[in-house]
Amino acid sequence: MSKKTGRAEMILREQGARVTPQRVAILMAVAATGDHPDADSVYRHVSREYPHISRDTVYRTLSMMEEKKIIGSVLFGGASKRYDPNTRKHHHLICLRCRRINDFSAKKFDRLEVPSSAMERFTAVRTTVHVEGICDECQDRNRA
Amino acid sequence: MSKKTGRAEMILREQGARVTPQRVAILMAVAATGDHPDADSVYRHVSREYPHISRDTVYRTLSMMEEKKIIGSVLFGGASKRYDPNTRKHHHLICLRCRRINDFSAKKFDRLEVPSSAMERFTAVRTTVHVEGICDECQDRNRA
DNA sequence: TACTATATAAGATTTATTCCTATATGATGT
DNA sequence: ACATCATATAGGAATAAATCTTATATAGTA
Repeated sequence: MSKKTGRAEMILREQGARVTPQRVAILMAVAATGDHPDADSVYRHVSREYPHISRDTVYRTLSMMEEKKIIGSVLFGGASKRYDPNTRKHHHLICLRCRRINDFSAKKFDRLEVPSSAMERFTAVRTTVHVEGICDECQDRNRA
Repeated sequence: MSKKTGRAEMILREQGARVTPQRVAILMAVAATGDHPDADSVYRHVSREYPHISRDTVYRTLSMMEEKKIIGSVLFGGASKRYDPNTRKHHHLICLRCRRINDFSAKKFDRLEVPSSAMERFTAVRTTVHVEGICDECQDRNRA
């Protein structure tokens, strides 16, 4: 057991998740990219070590790790894109399981000033606050 | 020309977009839902009036209207989901065309307090600021 | 009214994700 | 160490979402 796999195991255990070699490899693969990999790129990376791993395992594991905050995500994919007729300033509460979206308003969020260094070479269309998590209905559904 | 189609036409013209009956119908369909419809639901709605409209037209038109800020979106879909190994507090700059994601940090965004009324019945996994727009590379690519 | 760049329809194709079912395995108690 | 069993996995099929291709049509403009 290398230092790195040991650390991955620890993280999984801390979150009450079973430790499997696949999960350890997936977690290390995500961490290995300094970027924002998609599931397939994680799959290809892990495949080198586990040629028989299935895509389903990768997808399931990534979702699980996201919900346990072991990793993050950027909310692309996973469902059809959702449009929004509301052009007034507002923000979103998003359930990661059922994808329900609730709007909320908060004046103090309406003029967030992004550091100008970040905005070089970029034309913003909008700046919003995303609260991502699990709605109570989904939480309850799992308990049942 | 009803009042509503007139308003939709005006909005399109203001943004320098050609006015076609399909675009007017799509814009009205999005506005008609008080919700966050996906492209297929817009397609089904518009199909009632234009039984021969193609999905491609709906997808193209929605993206166009999003870039011109005629409507918004919630960044689901449109590509594969992207994961993020960085578990420190940070925020994202996202290109709506090429999906490149850049991280940025800003202390003042790290403790945003969402109004508690919005957070009833919801367990947040994370709260972040999204800056969505078009990166310069994509902007330039189009000019060429 | 004619022209031309742009938009559209139709359907095929590609890409992303999830589902299904049989098998395997990690964690737990003995 | 061993049996148990809830949970995880592989493999591949199925579904869903988005995009591409090509021929045709049309909005804006001269």
